[in-house]
Amino acid sequence: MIHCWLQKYLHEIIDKLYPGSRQRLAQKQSTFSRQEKALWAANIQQPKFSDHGDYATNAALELAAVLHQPPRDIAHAIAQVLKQHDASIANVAVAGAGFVNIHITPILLSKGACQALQQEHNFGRGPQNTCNVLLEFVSTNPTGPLHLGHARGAFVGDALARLLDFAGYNVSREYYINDTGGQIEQLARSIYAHYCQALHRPLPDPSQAYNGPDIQKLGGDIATREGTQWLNKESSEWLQLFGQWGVKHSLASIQNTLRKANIPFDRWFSERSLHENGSLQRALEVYRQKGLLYEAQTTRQANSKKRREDSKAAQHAQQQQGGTFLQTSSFGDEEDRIVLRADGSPAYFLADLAYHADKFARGFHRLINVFGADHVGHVNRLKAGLAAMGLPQQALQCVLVHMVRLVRQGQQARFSKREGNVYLLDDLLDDIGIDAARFAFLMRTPESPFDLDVDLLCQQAMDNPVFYVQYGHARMATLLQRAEQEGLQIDDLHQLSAEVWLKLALPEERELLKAALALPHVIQQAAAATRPHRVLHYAYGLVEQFHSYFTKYRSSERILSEDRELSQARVALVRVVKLALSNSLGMLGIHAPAHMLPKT
RNA sequence: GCGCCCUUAGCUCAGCUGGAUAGAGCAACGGCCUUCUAAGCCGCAGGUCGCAGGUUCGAAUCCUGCAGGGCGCACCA
Repeated sequence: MIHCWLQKYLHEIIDKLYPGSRQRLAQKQSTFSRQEKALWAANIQQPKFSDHGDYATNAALELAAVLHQPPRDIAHAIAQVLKQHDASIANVAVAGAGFVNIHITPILLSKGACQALQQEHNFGRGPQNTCNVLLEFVSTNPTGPLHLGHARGAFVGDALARLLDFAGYNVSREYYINDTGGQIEQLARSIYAHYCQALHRPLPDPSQAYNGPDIQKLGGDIATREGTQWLNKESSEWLQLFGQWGVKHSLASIQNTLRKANIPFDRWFSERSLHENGSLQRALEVYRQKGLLYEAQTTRQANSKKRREDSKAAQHAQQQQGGTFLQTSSFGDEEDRIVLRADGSPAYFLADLAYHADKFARGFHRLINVFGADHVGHVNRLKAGLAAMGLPQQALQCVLVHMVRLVRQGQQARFSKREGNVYLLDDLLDDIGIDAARFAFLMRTPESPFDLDVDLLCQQAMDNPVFYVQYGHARMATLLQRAEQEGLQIDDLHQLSAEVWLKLALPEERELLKAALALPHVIQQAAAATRPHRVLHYAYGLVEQFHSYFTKYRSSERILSEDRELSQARVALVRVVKLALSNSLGMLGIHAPAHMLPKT
């Protein structure tokens, strides 16, 4: 909030001193980054070294590019005006190549603290905007339970949803269920095979596609429930039904795991419903009217592309019969894509296009898909297909979460559904707990590779940094409890007078308060970059600062001391830090406990 | 062959969309509990930010090339 105020104030000064310069700077920058900004915004940072001020801006250095004046001259001009606000700004200095270093008054800090305390659990929340965001994530095929490979996308998507919501967006979470197509048919055949086996009538050529214990059990359950009525029947009679049972069963398991992981969804969107309600036909019609469809044996553009002989395209060449193609290559895709096969059945891609068109039709302004990195190839064609329909492709953002590679004792481990040795997400949650699991997946940037050592993960569960952060919170909570017992005020502290706040004279106290008050800025930055892990690193750093302060003064300048007024001020400080911490943890779906048992 | 991602301390990773002197955890070593939680703190040690150019006041960060690793380049989903 101090950030925000400083930035606004700085903009006023710049607009007054150099009218039009922010517009010109924005124009200059937008030619490099495609992002269009009406106005350039000043960068306010918190310097690493306290002699560089509480806050610093490089505005003069940037402005120099359009003003054609020495940066230090501009910096001095800005500093001159900044200084005049002496109620909030204690000192301003020009340093280095043209940095403006700003020292703020304790009064401004205490005002910020009071505001934070008043906002309580809304402290850090961004102003509500009108942008409707649809966040699609997980969306794994309903052919089995969630395993470790799915965990990263699930936690990243969930944290992203929480982050954007907190930052002020209208977020809807959606799971796209691929409940039709070849994989579901294979699932149905697998279940049927297990069903027959349960009735001691094994098939001569059973489908081995899905062989997990859950599918075997389902086949057995169906045998018990339905008896022999589906034996020796044509597949046309049971195929769809067994597929639906399979989807229903798998989906229930997936939903159960997600609920356990505290990952809620607003809507479970069925792909089949798109097929049934004519959405695919409507999408096709749009393309037809635009003249973007053609019939062919193979894609027109593929010849220019060299493919490896062992590529999957080559492997499956025989299954490719031609059909109706969409000219996605005119919209940035590397080749045209088939939308209807020779037999008239729709390709998966068409359903996906219809699905995304439906998202826009429902009034969402911004679409975010959390994909596994194995879907890279999907992004371009999807965007091209949407552009072909006349939809704003730039409104679609695909967050590519890098695959998790499972490692055991330094060697890549094979976990396959088929061999039944899958590490289920459900089991992970039981083994190490939700918070430790979340922390493990949210600590790093989504696009960095992740080799997950399963044994190490469980072994180190007790050393998980999540406990460090939670311990910090518990320390603050019990401290406040103790303060209350000693008759100090721990609620309604936003009414605390400025004189009491001014008692906080230690440099660490000032830094701690500043760090806590940075939460709104951290949220905005993390949301703008769609990187939830930054909030987590912020929380970690905040706790680190608190532990350090707490320990350093535990024998000299205790938080609870004879000096009532000073104690009250320190309690208020702890209250603000705890608030910033619990709000950032809550925003990541991590518990902020009031107590923690000592480690044994 | 083409596209996307990654390469920072012995290991696992941050680095606030170009800022000032490179940051944590783990591992190693040394210290701190009669007093608000030692799942904590302090100190010490550890670096050619993969390599080479370029852009500018300024590069771990941006652009080009190269090397290594991951994912992908089917009408599967």
